Amino acid sequence: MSDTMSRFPVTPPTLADVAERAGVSRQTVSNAVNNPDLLREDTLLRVQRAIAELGYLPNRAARNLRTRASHLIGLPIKAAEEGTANAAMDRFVHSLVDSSREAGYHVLLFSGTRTGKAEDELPAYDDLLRSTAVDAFVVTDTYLGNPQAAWLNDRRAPFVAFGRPWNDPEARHPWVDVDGAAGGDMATSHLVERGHHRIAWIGWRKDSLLGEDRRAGWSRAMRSRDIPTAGLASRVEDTVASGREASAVLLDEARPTAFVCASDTLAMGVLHTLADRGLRAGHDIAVTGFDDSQVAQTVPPGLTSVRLPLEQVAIEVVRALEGLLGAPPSVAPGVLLTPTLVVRGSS
Amino acid sequence: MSDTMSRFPVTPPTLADVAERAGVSRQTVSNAVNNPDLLREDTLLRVQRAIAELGYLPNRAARNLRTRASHLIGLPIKAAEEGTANAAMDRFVHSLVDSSREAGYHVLLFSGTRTGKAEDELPAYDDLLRSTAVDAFVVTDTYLGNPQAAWLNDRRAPFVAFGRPWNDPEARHPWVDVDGAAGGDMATSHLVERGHHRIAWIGWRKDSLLGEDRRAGWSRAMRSRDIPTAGLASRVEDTVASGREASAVLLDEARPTAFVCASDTLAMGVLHTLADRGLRAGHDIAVTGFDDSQVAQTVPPGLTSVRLPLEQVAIEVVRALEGLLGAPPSVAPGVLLTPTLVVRGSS
DNA sequence: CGCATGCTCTGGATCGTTCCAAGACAGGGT
DNA sequence: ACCCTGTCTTGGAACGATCCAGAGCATGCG
Repeated sequence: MSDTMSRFPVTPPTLADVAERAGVSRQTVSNAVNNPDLLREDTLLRVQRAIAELGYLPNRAARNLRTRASHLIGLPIKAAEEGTANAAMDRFVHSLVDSSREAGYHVLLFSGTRTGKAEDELPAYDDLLRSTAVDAFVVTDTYLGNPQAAWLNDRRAPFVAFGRPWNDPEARHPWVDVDGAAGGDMATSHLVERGHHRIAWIGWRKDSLLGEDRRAGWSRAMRSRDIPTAGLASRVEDTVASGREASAVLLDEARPTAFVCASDTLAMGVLHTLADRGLRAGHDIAVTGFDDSQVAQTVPPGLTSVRLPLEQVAIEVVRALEGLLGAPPSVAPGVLLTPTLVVRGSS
Repeated sequence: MSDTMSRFPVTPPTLADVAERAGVSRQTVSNAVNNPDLLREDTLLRVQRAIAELGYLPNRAARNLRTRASHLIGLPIKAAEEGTANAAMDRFVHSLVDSSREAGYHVLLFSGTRTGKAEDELPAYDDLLRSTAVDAFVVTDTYLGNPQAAWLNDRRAPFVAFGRPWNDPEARHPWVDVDGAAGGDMATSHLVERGHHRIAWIGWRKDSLLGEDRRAGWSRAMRSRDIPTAGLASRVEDTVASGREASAVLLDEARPTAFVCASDTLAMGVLHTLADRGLRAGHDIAVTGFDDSQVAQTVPPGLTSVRLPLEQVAIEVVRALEGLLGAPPSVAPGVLLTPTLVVRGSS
């Protein structure tokens, strides 16, 4: 078991070890690693051979100390809410880890407290920043009133947001977001093409600007076809129970033939109501969700859902991060991506 | 906005700054932080005041360099498989982050390659280890033939496994696992109490020792009550489609009144078959899953599922990690926790 | 009074890397 | 021959913390 990845009995080799072996100075080895074009070709080859032979890899702590950078990106994680369908962050995190690595960064997870209140996370950000544990942050919830973005801005801490700065037109930080209105429009238009006219909307409460964005897609799609929307919209909490109740009321009062929901969680609530009444999703009543969660993918008969391009979001986030930390100051403050619709049995 | 968390215009204060302000040497400040009982009480107070006034926090890179430790724990993340119900790792990760923090560690995410093959991850482990980027690893898949555990053992790299070392009785590394047999037993016994006798098992292929463990609980529960199991078991891939086919075949050939599944994913497959045939879960046929995923929590009419104590697993993992990295060598090589059964409408 | 003892505190060295300024060397123009 | 320019390489200093050995200073004992 002694391949290229050799074992180190005591301590890993250092820059000095490589330098001695290659017959050059420490700095030359450092240059070979970080600025190869500064070396003459034969010197470079000699050093690279020594590096390979010894299995040298720079010590992170030393490098971090000298360069005043940790090459780590802090990612706060929220408590995953039980009973909701929204574990989609998985895809985002995975892609973020991958694209970060290609940019020379690793992802550090942290959480504030167990309370889940946004304010309680600030000390955690502060500690990481002050102890130079991370170079930048990725924040994922920029809902109205979320203090993190403002706080980080005030601190001049580098960060990229997944989500538009809804509340602050003055914000100058880079952000990446998904066009929720486009998603709502796609789902609604799809249902119209399937022959539906009485299409109901179940979304979040009005103070959720993300929810209002998605809802705008629904009303835009309806209005552009001159389909009336009166009495067909409902705004509730993002829980299965709320979706269940809202859909029951709507069925009784407005007789829709299809539901467009602001989340898979709400859509699952609709499926509950349909099951209660012996109706079949996709047969008697059409339903679409949002987020393309694993629930949407596995529930019978399959839930049509708007899929967010989370992989692409992560790539853009890292791109923005590089612009923030590297030399070239990025010009684009924000990037807006378009989701896709995954059609399944429920519509 | 100038509270305790002051802003640093240029660079954060260092040990030397605190020392000067408190009128002591650097080393004394260091001791005040790391070994407070070495200082006289009044000196300690004086230093602590200076620390608070300056908002001092030790520079991680410098500390890491000197102590030859990163205070980071590496956690490999797998590509979340689309179309399966198993996003339960969320709970584990969150709890791991929390308990790590209490132990003075942070969690660093990494992934090998996009290929998803286990072997391809080894270089990633190797890099992190050689560059002293992490102090230890937490590995989560210890299925038969998984090379990581053996490789890490061979490297003498500190790590804790979530999952028993099925394949290697010689393994001496600490591990934490959940008693799958107990879970299978609980689900089966629950169904027996509900009056079922013809209870079928849908599990994974025989080379999955985790699956065999869970299956053992089913057969134990059946056997202890002298209920025959012949023809009632099926072993397939862990996909919705497989669960769907397997349950269809079992229904035709063995006429079970209940299904115990090795995963929520398979259980969803059963729900598909029931929907296909106009049967109602929990009414005509009972179904139980495994993992208590968000799918189980939200699908109508609610999927009864075995819930793994992932929060507790993470706590035990960190405890083992502390034993591994700190002074006291832990005595217990392994910890086995018991799951619980969450009963919902499907049974 | 001398000296050992224990408690506090200090200054220098060190971890492994990169920054900085300058040295060595070869080639080209006058 | 001379100097100058540019390429390539070098040694010393620095990043900010902890380790180590020892200094200062009471106290206690013979």
